[in-house]
Amino acid sequence: MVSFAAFPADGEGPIYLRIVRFVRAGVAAGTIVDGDEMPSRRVVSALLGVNPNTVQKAYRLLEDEGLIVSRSGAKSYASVTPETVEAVRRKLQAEEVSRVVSALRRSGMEKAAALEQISRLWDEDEQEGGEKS
Amino acid sequence: MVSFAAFPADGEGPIYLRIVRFVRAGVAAGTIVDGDEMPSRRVVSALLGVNPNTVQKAYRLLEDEGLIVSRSGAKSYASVTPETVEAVRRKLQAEEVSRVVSALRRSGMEKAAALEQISRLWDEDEQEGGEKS
DNA sequence: CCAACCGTATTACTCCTATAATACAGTTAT
DNA sequence: ATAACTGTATTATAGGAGTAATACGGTTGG
Repeated sequence: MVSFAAFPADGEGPIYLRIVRFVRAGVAAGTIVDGDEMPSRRVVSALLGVNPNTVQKAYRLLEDEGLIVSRSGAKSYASVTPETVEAVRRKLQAEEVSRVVSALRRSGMEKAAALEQISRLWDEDEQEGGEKS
Repeated sequence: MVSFAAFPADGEGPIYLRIVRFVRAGVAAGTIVDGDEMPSRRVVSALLGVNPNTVQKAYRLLEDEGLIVSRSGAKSYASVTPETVEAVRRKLQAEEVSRVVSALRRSGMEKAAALEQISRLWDEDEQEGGEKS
């Protein structure tokens, strides 16, 4: 049975996305293996103090990713194959990139300029100053 | 007089951010120079077919960046000094891009893969909410 | 069978963002 | 001085995102 006991009390972003990330991390770390029984939507919702539909939203996304399988009326199970693990790894990276892209666009940067600067700064490691203006 | 004639009819994101980007691009490209008279909020709003307050929101951000100066009741002018240009450049490039590069490298991505994903995700920018159905 | 679970669908509420409507106040040229 | 502009503040509206309330129908074990 997949456990949500280690679900972080605080976190960034909407709850349903935090649930998605939590399960993804478990799959990537190997703590969730193929065939593991997922706790029901209602159980997780009670544990997290949210509505079952919020958990359902997360489970739906996880099912879209192929990480869990659900049959109406029955329990849900993890579906962890080499393919899904690789998909999760790619998804985690894609999420990182997505955050980065959003930050860049929010700052008003042009696409071409962003790509150019990233390409130029990629190999320079001592670039991270961290001062503000 | 700064011209909005070349303002792109279509674009992504909210209008007020598109205005901000448009002016920033003009400053970076040198088509907007120091002391240039900015068209009034109402003129720009009529040109773009939006409310004056939408333009005001953009102008406020530009003023926060030091790119324009406004006096209540009087016209607004561009303030393009080496300092403001440098400030924009630092903000848009050094700050964000270096964060991007370090974040992506920390996630173990290859340079080529990162550039490719950024390029592909640039126009989508959806968090991760909904593909499929 | 049937009670107690399960997943799912529909609808509504709340909050936030982008934009608009309106009103107010300052500058400037005549 | 005053008309015609200017910037600014306040409030309202529309839409979307996240979450909740509720109800419905399927599965399963005793």
